[in-house]
Amino acid sequence: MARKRGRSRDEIRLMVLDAAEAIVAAEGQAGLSVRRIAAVTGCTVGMLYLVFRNLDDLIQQINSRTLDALLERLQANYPENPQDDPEKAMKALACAFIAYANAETPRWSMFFEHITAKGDVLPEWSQHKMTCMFRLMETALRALTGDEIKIARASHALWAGVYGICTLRIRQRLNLPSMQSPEEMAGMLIENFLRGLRG
Amino acid sequence: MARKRGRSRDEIRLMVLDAAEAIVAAEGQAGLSVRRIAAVTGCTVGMLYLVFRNLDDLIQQINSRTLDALLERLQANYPENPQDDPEKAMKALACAFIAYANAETPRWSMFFEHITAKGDVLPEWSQHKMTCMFRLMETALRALTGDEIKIARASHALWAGVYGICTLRIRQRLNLPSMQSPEEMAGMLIENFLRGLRG
DNA sequence: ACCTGAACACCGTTCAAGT
DNA sequence: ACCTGAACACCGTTCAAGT
Repeated sequence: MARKRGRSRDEIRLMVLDAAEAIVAAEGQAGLSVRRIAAVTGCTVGMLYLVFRNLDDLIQQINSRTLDALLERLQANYPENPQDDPEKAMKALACAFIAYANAETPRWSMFFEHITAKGDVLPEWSQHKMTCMFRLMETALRALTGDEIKIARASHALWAGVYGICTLRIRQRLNLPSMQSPEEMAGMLIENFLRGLRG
Repeated sequence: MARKRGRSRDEIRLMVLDAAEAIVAAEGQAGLSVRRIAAVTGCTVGMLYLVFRNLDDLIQQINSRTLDALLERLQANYPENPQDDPEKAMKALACAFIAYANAETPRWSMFFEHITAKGDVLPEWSQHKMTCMFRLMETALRALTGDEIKIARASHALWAGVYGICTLRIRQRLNLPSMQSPEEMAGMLIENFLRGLRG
């Protein structure tokens, strides 16, 4: 067991992740470096490489926690009976998503934009949590049609749409027209898309 | 006039931008560095700082050319009479957008993801070119309604939607369901949204 | 056995010194 | 007047040397 002032390797891992998240929250991903983490936590750089494979691994572990937090927010804002009003359920998810992006912009961006060394495939745990999010949408959409393919495609298209609104807004690549807030824009996208889907 | 083997400052500027674009195309934004550009072009680092304010400025100038190329592609795929079939026109733009993102992924990503030092506001020339792109969409959408606010909002929502599909696909954050291609997914988003918009 | 931190190969940016 | 490139303050990662 690696130790430092009596701490187990896993205790160090959690302490480092907390410190790293604080740096990201304060200065964005650009401010995050192993040397800065070492300075802030009192670890040596060597110790960090004993606990994490490399900086990429450390970031992926932060991203795992980010995804947990995001999923929790979505679940907390999910209506009791989503099938009673699928449009309302989808809008609630979109608003929770946008609220999280606004509240935790740097870590939200890091999750979506971090490019893992090679292949760029999300780790398995991440894929699983994403599936949980899509399940929330799909449950609501099942009130509209029994066609599972249509449901899967609709949930993915709307997810991508709301993400696009969010990220372009945060990166200032989208002049919101006519004083429209991202929530209103996402709401309009959902309304019209679902109206079109119903026929 | 700054000179290097008889070249004017502006000739150096163009040579450097070409070399930098080649590096980005081959290795992505991560492979781009002042020192590497200096090595490839035979410039000194000092010379680069005489021609460009800093690396950020250099990247913004590449992004300007990227936006030109993207706009050209969109215009080239724009139908003669967009108002005859606005859905077809919007799908053509979406497909051209996706095709460019696939063909020139690194510089396409660099344009959308580069965070400028402070404020993160797009330069004026960039804003203008974006306006041209939105104009293409808005011209087509005017066949559906006379409400200019509705048109502006629809074009922005669909632009964000198609961008979201593109970027999540490239970053592997979106498992395309049921063998759906990004073009099909964008097409489906447009179809349903416009059907919903018509009433 | 476990941990350290100097060493290596990079980075963006500046500005004293040269021509 | 114009250009150079060493110097500065950083980076991620490794591994010989210490305890």
